[in-house]
Amino acid sequence: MENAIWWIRRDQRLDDNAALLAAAANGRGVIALFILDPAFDSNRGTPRHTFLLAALTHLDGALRQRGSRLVVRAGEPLEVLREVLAESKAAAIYAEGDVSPYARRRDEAIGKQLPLHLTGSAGVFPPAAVLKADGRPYTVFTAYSKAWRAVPLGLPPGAAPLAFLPAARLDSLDLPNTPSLSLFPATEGEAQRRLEVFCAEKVGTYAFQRERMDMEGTSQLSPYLHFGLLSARRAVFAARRAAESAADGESRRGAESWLNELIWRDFYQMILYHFPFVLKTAFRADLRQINWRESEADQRAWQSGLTGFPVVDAGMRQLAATGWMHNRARMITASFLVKDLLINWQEGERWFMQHLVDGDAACNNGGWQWTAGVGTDAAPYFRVFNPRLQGEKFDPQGDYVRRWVPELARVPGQYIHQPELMAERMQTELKCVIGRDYPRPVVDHAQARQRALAVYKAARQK
DNA sequence: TGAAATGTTGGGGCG
DNA sequence: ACGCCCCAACATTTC
Repeated sequence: MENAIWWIRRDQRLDDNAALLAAAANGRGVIALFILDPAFDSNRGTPRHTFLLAALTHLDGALRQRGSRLVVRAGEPLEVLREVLAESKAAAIYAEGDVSPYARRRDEAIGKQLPLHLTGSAGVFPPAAVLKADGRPYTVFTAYSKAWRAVPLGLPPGAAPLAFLPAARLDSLDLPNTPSLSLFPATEGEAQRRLEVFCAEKVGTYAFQRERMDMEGTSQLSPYLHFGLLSARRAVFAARRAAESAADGESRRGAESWLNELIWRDFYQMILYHFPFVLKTAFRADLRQINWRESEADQRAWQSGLTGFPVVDAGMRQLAATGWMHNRARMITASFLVKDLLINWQEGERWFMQHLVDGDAACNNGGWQWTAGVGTDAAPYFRVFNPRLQGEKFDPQGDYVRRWVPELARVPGQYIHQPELMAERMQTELKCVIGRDYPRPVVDHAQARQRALAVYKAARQK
């Protein structure tokens, strides 16, 4: 009987996995392989790396229950694959397609020398599946999403019979014992459980509650989707089912807006595939020469959550503490770095990639370019978030701020988004003296806004 | 997936 | 009772 290698990259699941099914087709025995590529060594110690190791450990456990195991090797993927092919007598390698420039170069090089078959994608549809009538890629989200929704999803995923090879005779590295991040247990079962709970309890109010930083209205599925512990297709089937069975307009709106978020993932994967240069520079050529400020002090204040703007600081500290940040807070903190501090969006992009457990090159880049107003279908450059107003709208009582900025815990709601306006006496009484216990705002927002508008305007006129 | 500036309207105070 | 003014509330325009 023939064997095949299932080369696991970002599809760390047994459920609804096109590459795994392709490997197992025709009764082939499957060798599950993960390669620790030295190209990603710089990720070590990040929440993403921790999540990855925990997920692999769990996947190994799941395979052991089937009498097999996960084979883990470190090294150049081409060399490792060559070795494992020889040792296992496998005839072919199956893997999920990946849109990142590095992965495409790697896979193309390997495909020239080894029988590598790419199938499926980390998104619902691969990047060339939804194109304009003239064959070119969409660059406007609404048009893309309309076309996306018209593409048939295929059959809902079902349980598939899988035969894994007892892989004990293949050498494998022992994974370091890595406990899961407390908020994100890295197991496939946890991903499924979250999906069920979200669809049963949260999706109906998602349209409204996902905006609220003080509530847990989001799906909290992002790391599971990023590493493929949850199939994006399965999530979309769940969203469609929730929309169809919605009891009222509001819950239908909730399911629809969640589906929209899932489509954004595909959109940015598609954008990165067709415009790989976005990882290096702005999508919009007319906004590549912005006269950014360079201020190490301001950048560090932003990174450490010490800007003196409560929602901004809350978001940045939530990120540092948990590896995750509420989506609304991502937009607010990003807008603040780019517009208020006028620091290059690429600095923020890098920081988020280092700290987010769900950090995804395509989505993260898309989000930052959107905020900076330099990307596809981006927010217009003159759209500047006012951190105080955003706080008042999406954290009305200030609970999110108090949770992540403990020195503001005693500040009353009236001042929670502008604590510097408290009378000195009140500051003393609350033991929250501005400039001592909590920083003074690093910029005047109104002035910073004017400065950003002027600098962007100048860049456009060049 | 904004916010500020500017314009318009209409109710009510007041001479 | 009338006209004038003020300004809050809302709408529109502008960045």
